[in-house]
Amino acid sequence: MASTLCTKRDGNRGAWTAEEDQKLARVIEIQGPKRWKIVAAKAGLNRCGKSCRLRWMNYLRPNIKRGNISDQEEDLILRLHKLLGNRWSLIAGRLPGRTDNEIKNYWNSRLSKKIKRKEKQNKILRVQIDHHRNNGMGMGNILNRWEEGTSKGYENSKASFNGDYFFNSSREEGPSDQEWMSKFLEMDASWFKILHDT
DNA sequence: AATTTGCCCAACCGCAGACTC
DNA sequence: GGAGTCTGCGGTTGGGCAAAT
Repeated sequence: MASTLCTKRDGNRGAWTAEEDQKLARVIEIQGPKRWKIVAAKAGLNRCGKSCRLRWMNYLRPNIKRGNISDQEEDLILRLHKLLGNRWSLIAGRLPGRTDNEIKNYWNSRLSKKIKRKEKQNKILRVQIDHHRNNGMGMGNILNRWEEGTSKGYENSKASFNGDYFFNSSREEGPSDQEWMSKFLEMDASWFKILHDT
């Protein structure tokens, strides 16, 4: 299956200018965000359709939020990534105004490092727990609980996860953002608590 | 002051599923 | 039904900038 070519031969590359943005926005206003090859041609831009689509989706689209990802948003990204992995478009779909590209960048530049640090801390903590246990220091139930929680939290959350409900591809047929958020939050917070508390 | 390093983010690339003819 | 095209996705790259040396 051949993909739409979008190569150096297709012309202009690199950062978009304000003038290009205006031209693109004007055409999309008239014919809507579809048939990107035609949009690119009509806008008179030396860009391929794919490039135009990306610019629209990540920058020009109305209601785009840019920068300043809040703590709540970060929490949600962490939770969703734990459940879904690198399915950025699904994650972005549950963060109004955020794009998959922005979330992916945010993850790669900040959160992945944050998680690595947490994992490192957990490793150290685990070694300390083993040490205490082996020396009969009786840290008791608390430590055992912590350990159980760490190892089982994620599996539990997966087991109770209803993918059809949460990620119906049609947003119209799926739950509203508010419903979705409250269901999601009540679903299972255990692994997330572990991530933050340890 | 000049250079290096690291971070952030916009944009590009290749792939694959969906769609059209 | 099959070939060609369009669209959307996730991974990667590279330029700009600020901080560190």
